[in-house]
Amino acid sequence: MARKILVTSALPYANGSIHLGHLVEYIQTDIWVRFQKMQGHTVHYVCADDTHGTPIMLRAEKEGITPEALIANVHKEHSADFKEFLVEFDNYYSTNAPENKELSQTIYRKLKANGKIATKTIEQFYDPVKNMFLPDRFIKGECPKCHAKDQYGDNCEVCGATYNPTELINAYSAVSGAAPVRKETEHYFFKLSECEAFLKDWTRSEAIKGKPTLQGEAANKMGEWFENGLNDWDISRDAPYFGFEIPDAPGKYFYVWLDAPIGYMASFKKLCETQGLDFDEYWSKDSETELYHFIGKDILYFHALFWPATLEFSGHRKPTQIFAHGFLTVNGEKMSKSRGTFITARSYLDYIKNPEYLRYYYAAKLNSTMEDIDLNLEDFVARVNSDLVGKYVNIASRTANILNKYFEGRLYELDINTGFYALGLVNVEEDIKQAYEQRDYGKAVRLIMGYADEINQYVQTKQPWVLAKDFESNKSELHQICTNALLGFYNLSILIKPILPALVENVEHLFSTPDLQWCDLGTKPMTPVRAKSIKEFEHLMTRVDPKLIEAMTDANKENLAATAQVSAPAKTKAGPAAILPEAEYISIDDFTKVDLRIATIVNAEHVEGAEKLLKLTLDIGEETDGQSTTRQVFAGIKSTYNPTTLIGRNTVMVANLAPRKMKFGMSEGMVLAASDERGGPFILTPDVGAQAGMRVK
RNA sequence: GGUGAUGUAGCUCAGCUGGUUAGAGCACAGGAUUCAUAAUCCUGGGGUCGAGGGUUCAAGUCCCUCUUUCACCA
Repeated sequence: MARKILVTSALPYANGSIHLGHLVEYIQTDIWVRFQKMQGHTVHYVCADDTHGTPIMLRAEKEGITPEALIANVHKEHSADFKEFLVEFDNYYSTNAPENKELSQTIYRKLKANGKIATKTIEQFYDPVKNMFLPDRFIKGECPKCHAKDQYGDNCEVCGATYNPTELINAYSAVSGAAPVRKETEHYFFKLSECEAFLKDWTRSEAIKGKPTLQGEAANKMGEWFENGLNDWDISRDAPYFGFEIPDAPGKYFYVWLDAPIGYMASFKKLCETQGLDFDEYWSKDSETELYHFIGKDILYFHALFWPATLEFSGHRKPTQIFAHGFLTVNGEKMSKSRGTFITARSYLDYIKNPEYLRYYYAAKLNSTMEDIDLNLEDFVARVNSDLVGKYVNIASRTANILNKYFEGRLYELDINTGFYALGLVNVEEDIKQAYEQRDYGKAVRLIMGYADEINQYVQTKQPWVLAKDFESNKSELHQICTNALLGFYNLSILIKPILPALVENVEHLFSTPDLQWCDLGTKPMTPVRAKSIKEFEHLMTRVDPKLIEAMTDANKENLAATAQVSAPAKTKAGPAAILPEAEYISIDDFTKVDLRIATIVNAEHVEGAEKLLKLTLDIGEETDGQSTTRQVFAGIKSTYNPTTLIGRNTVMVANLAPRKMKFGMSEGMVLAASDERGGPFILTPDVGAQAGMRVK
């Protein structure tokens, strides 16, 4: 029976580029959607940019554009990235859309009518210069435990301590540098504490028998939250805030996390308008359709508590299931800008080009749990090259030419009762289907590749190249063998189509069988085979060159300076950095002449009469007669930095630059900073752990 | 600190409700083959299944303690 299914992926924040970590989820979801569509079900896959909140507002301001312009740019960039990775949304929308505003306000009114909204006066940090309330992450200061400078308001990146922003020493606003003051304000709350009974039940429920709403691990996780007791959820923010105003509450806006999941509905609503679908059929309380949210485990809290409660008490249906996945690590470690493993979607496309390598690799690693998955770059190359090129594509490559050469590409007319070419697939087809359905793509891939092995063994034992030597007497047998192998390849292509849609489109072209569906699998007797002949064989996939991987990670290391700053404008295109002609290479010895050191900025101040300069006092761990000494450096970074925000930061300086007398005094070195027409200068920040005086090499 | 997860061959991972000498792919070694953009096939080496204790006729699989890595919470 055909199912009606609505699927979502989490909304990416419109404040940055899509990277390989994001793509785990979109690829995971896209494979599932394509699989379901191939089964003949009605599936709608929607998503959107998450566009509201303080970070977007501030970034737009910094770039001198409106938030609307910023999110329009990002929307364009995100859409292009997804499209090239073959992530096929039925609608990719924005949370800053009229449908979302209306839905958010309607839902809010219903929650209010149901007595689920309360107001409470709370005290928050306020930036007196900027005249705005500050989220915790925009307050920085000295860690109360280890006294590391420039730590965020919630925890210390150096010693790992957690605390409240009130505990920071010398707190300052990351926006203006001013000392924040505490100020009272009235906030709106969603009374989540009253939803406990409902949620306890819901998180352990099964909307469809055998399909638990949450994965076991996720339900356990939620159990922890219940033990601590649920707090009411603060859903308002004060102006200025980029978002939707709360009805009948001037100057109050919905917190971004209130309208973000409603963005799923809004995106679908837009789709309904363009395709004439019935919105209520999918969202009304008694809906019989299925609703699935794919998310990362980090936002389980929002999707398994706030979101179902919001839906329940505003008179809507709840999700059928929530699928949380783990994080991506690269080479076993967190993605790291300094190791060059913080790779954007665009950068991957620029260097590796073929998105299906990554789709395949992710599929091979994914299962239905929340475990993290690792992108091991060496393994990536080996896996793609041997599985896809060596095994799968090779089957067509080794038999298609024979069929073309001796039989003008016509496939032998097999007895459809035998389904001979299906070999052992008959036994595992159902398992493969189940594996896809349950998001255990790793298992699906193992089974599919097992079938590919079987076909290669078949060709090996039948030795068609030997038969071809005496073509006239072996004609029929040769024809059958090649046909069996090619139809096996055809079956493989159907099985792997959700993962490799573009490659399989070429296979469809090869066999002149467009739009292959699951039911085209020739595993059952009497299945009519649509494939009758093949066209001229063209190579379907080339191998990944490991050098490209290296070039990509190197390039991402080089971009470090430009991307590390939050305020750096989005790169329009992360093209490879221009490579110098060989004659201009420098030797390692040339490089080591430059003595680069980690320097702690112990003081920074304006210079009277200087337009661009700041006077920095730098500690690079030098001592004279047991007394530690510092360096004085004049740096032309006044345009981007407020001196007070620099104090305590670590950066990188050239320690052996000849001292130079300047109008304002001696400059005893130089700090490194990056800039071009896109902005800057931005000084460098070493990774956590680097200490003043360490040599950079 | 608390909680949840995780630790299986060099690498990436399978191992269902405990049951014969622990598996796959890649990598490595030897052989076969030459249709295929060196792909394919066969054979082989390689693991005290994180450590220690316990339950059991029997534990990678259950229980306890410790430990690795990751995440979440306070």
